[in-house]
Amino acid sequence: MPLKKQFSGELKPLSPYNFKLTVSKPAGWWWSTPFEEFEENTLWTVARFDDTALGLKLLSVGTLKRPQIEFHVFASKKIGNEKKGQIINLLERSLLTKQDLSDFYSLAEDDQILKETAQRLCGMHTVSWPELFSALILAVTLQMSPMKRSNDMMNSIIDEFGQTFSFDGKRIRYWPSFEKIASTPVRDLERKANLGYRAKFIKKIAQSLNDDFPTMNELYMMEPEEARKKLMTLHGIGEYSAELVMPGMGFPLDIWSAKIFGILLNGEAPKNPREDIPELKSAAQKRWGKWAGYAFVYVLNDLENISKRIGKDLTSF
DNA sequence: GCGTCCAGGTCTACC
DNA sequence: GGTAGACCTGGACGC
Repeated sequence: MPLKKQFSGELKPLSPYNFKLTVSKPAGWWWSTPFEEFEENTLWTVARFDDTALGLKLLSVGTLKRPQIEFHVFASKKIGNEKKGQIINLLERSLLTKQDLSDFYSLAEDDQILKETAQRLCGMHTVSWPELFSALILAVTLQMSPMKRSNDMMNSIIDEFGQTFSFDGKRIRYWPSFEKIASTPVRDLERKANLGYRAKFIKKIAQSLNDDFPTMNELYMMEPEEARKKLMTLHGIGEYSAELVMPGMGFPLDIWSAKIFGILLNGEAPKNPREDIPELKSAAQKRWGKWAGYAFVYVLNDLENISKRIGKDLTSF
């Protein structure tokens, strides 16, 4: 579907802010869709606001200490002034431009695990997914599955049920809406996207969002604990998935990351990682407090360097 | 080639 | 409230 330019503007994030590290993380995670494109200092992507798909061209035109982001918004129909303001809020929330990281960097200065990593990735902000449903699909497809299959499932969902949007000379594939999946038979999700038992989860989540559930923006306005509990009322969303999806990211330990944090916090990989998750989360909370989510994202995006520093390979789990 | 195990969890039934 | 067992699928591994 072709999208036309509707409006442009600029954001001035709090310093330090590294646009590239924030939207295109070293570990490979995307900002909004796995098919977005990043070149030089520019991101072409798609996000959805209400029922409107938005093509987004985001350019970093500033520096780490004087950050500035130029944005161009593309859509299939005219956008009113009120909605423009809401879209700018969506960008500020998802890019975390108003988040002051000075307390995190002060904490990291005296923390042996974070010290070098925080310096190396200075200005990287954590994850705040633009759209709730796509983040929930990611969380569900990561459950009980090797990464290859998770990626295959996500790609199939986008191929079979999503849409492609054209703007600014780019063609970007994007996630289906929850309305679309709510009206798709479970059998189609199972067969076309190879989702297995997760098909029922995704269908039920889509139905819940279709009925009455807070938007990502509304979750962002809640206290983190309230947002986490609300997410866990969705069928198929447990503690891990809720913490992966919640605005600003919780501390979503799974088998893989439990092995890594087991080594970093206790000196050795846990023998039973799944059983040790509660204890590791508690240790992380005690050590990093409200910045545990940032510690999580910084560590997992710097595994190669941390491995060299501690003399243990954290990249092979 | 075949059987078993297990993976970037969650739900349900049962105690 | 605590906890086995089931759940799709497919790659890795042992035999």
